[in-house]
Amino acid sequence: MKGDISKTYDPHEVEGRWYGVWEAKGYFKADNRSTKPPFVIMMPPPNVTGALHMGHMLNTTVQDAVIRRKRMLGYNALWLPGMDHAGIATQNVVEKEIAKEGLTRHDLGREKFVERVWEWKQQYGGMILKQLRRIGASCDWSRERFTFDEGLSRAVREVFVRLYDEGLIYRGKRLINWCPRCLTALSDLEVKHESRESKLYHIKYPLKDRPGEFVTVATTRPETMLGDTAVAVHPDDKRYRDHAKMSAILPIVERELPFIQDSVVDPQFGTGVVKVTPAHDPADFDMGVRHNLAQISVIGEDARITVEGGKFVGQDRMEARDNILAELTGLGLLEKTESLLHSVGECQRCSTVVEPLLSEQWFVRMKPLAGPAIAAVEDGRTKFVPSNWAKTYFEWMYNIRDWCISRQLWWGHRIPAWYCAGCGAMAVSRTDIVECPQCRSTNVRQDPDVLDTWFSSQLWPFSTLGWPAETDDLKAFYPGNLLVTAYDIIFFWVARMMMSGLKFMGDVPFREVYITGLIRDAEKQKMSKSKGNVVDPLEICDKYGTDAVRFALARMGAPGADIAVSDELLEGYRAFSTKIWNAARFIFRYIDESDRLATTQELRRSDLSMADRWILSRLARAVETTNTSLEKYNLHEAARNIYAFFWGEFCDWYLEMIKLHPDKSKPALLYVFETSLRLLHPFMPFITEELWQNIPHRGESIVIAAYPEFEAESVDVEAERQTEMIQEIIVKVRNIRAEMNVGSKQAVAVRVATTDDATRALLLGARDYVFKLATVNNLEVVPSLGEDKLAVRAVAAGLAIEVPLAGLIDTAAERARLTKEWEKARQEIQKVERQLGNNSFIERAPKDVVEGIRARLAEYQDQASKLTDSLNRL
RNA sequence: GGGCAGUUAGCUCAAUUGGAAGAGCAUUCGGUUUACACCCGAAAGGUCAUAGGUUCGAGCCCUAUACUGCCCA
Repeated sequence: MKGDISKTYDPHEVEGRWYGVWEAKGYFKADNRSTKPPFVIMMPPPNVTGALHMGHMLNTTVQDAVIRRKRMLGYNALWLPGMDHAGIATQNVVEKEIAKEGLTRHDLGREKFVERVWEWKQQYGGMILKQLRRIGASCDWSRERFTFDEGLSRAVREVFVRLYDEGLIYRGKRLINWCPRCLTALSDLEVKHESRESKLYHIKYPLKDRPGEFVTVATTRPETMLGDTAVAVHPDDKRYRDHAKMSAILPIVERELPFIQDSVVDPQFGTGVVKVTPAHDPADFDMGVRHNLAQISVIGEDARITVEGGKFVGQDRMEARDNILAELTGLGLLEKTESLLHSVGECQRCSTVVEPLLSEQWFVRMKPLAGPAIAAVEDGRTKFVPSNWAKTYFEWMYNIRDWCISRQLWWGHRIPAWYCAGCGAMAVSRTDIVECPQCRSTNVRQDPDVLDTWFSSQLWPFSTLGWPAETDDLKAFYPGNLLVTAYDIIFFWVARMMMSGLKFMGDVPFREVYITGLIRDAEKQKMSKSKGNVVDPLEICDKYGTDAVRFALARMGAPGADIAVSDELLEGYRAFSTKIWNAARFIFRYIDESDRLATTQELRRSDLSMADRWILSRLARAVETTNTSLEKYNLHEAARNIYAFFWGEFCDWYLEMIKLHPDKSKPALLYVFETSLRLLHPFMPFITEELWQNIPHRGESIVIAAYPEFEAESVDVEAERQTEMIQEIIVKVRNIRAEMNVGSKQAVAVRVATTDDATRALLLGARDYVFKLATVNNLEVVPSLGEDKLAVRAVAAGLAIEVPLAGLIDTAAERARLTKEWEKARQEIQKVERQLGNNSFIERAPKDVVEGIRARLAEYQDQASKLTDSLNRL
């Protein structure tokens, strides 16, 4: 590669080369017998149907950066990958697939259909895992799991049976969310509430025994009136005190509806009278239970009116609504219709309006499980990063409701319950039941329903390690350290893992939960297929290079912060990879086969230049801040620090300085570059490996090289002070040149005033740097500046300097320039003097702060007086 | 209705424990300097949303308000 003279980094060729090597070498494999401390991340299993999107890319970048660093630090690092069988999503995909052949799943039958899903999974599923390799994810593929694997399925049954035996799982007829399109029950979480413009209908219900009198109820769902079994008012509502013993007559149906009093009724809403439909509204259901009302289901699973709905039977719920409204109008009972912004429940998967339906389903009693999970976050056994997400978690956990876990699907873990046709007994079992345990009848039938996909994914942190068997993996890798996920599945997944981990493993599943933000487009819009603003991560990796995309995401992704992805952003980090590449090209000019990498000790003992000592010191600090930032999962801060160090200090200053003495600085140059690559590797795995392999290094891969750690002895305050002084002078001279329009090739002379011998020696010793970097051909150090009226003056690093520019000085412009600088200094002086004039500041502020301010005052006063001198001389 | 976040340069975002407001992009000026024009050098650009409060000192802490986004009901 050293022969490669391409000026820009070509990621394609490099990225294709390394992943296979790393995987073949087994670098990503964790060892369950290792004595090294473990560091474990369980990958949130993507859907088997999924393709990589930007959210995955962000998530993967974070996890990979963390795990790669831990691996390099010597941890027994495990990042366990896998996939989720994704019940509804996968079933939908395969149903669409067979629809092309003109078939429905019912044509195939359950067994054949499930076979087709498995076939589909083998052929197309898991594309995403290949894509994860493509972006460098260093997972342990030998431990890849699928929520529908045999082992994980065993865990599901074990959990189901144990919870059932403890009475924490029960079967019951409750009001559940039903998707009439997916034809399955949904949990509360799977219902999205969307605000919609809808209508509020005011309907008059005649009063029984009071001909000609009515109460008016308001509803957004008139079709449910067919199932009304009461009308309700607030107990304190004086308007309806007399109605307590009355009833109303349900129009059309002519059912008698008793008045009930219940404090959930809002007297401010409508007329203060509401219709009560226990079988079709959650609040009404609760009211119905409190007041012993009949539950009449008038809408069925197909969203059509049932026989209970009388003459409307068979009509779709929307069609029935229109017909009922027409009939009410005809009867003169539709008082008015108003517009209303109203929240409507939709199926998360297909956006069909969800129907609250009375149905026999399986539920998990959550309260007893939530308690320990709340406590674990309260006492810090698990921490959220950033911590404010704990509040969201608590909020949900305190108000947790029972979880409907049965789904009327075919793709999923079948509920391990069997019903006996003989004696009607029901049995729940770890193993399949072929004979009724009660009556020995063999006429038993397994519950046709499957479990909510999240029921299996909540077990992920331990089911993947072999639980319920007591495996070596389980002993070595539970509990995990970190979970990285977006905030939209805190309830769905994080909370449930907490509960099941504590319940079945007796410990939290992870110590920390890092919550990422969401990826947005350049206009900060959420990406969605319908908006058409989705960017494909692999496409942008092709365009900008995977390392650049990863670095951009790390750089912008503060914990919890959303990231707007734009071309400008990515271009910036592509430029960074190119910068690294070109720094390497520069280095390649000076190295040959005989070069080797110096150890830190060798380097310290060798004859280092000022620039060398400076960059080694700056490197040490960059290493320190990178590590402390990464320990806090502040990837954005770490990335920023590395970027600033590498580009702003290493490239812009160090490489330019050592062009004066490349051979002398070669050991330090190689050392700093090699360390920088290791520092960068967790963010940019491909380019760092490629370059590292081509410079002197120790070890066979950067993947398993040591991560740089802070060494206080490398900090050289004196070298930093000296170098920064020279740099300030260089910047000031460049500044003067630019302001005075001195041509870039025209060298100038510089005089610096100092009476300090050490400073004088430093300036003269380092003058070649000034010559080279500021295009200077003569540097004089004098006790004080003379009376050269044809020189431009300035203050740099506390020193008065001047650049003689005979014939180039515009006196007026020069006076303006100096006055502006003087004005700046004067303002600072005033500000600081005001502060120092405040007695309570002197008394109460820490001494070092006061001292710092005093020093600053002196500095500015000195600068101002030097500038005044210069002005007077003009 | 309840809760959470955000509001800092033209744009996108930083700012550790309360102690001199920073970067990238864009802009202006100058540069084909032998690693790099995906570059180099220089400059300009800020009422830290608003109003109070705490403090010697507030972008940061407290209270209220406005706007934006999200979550829950």
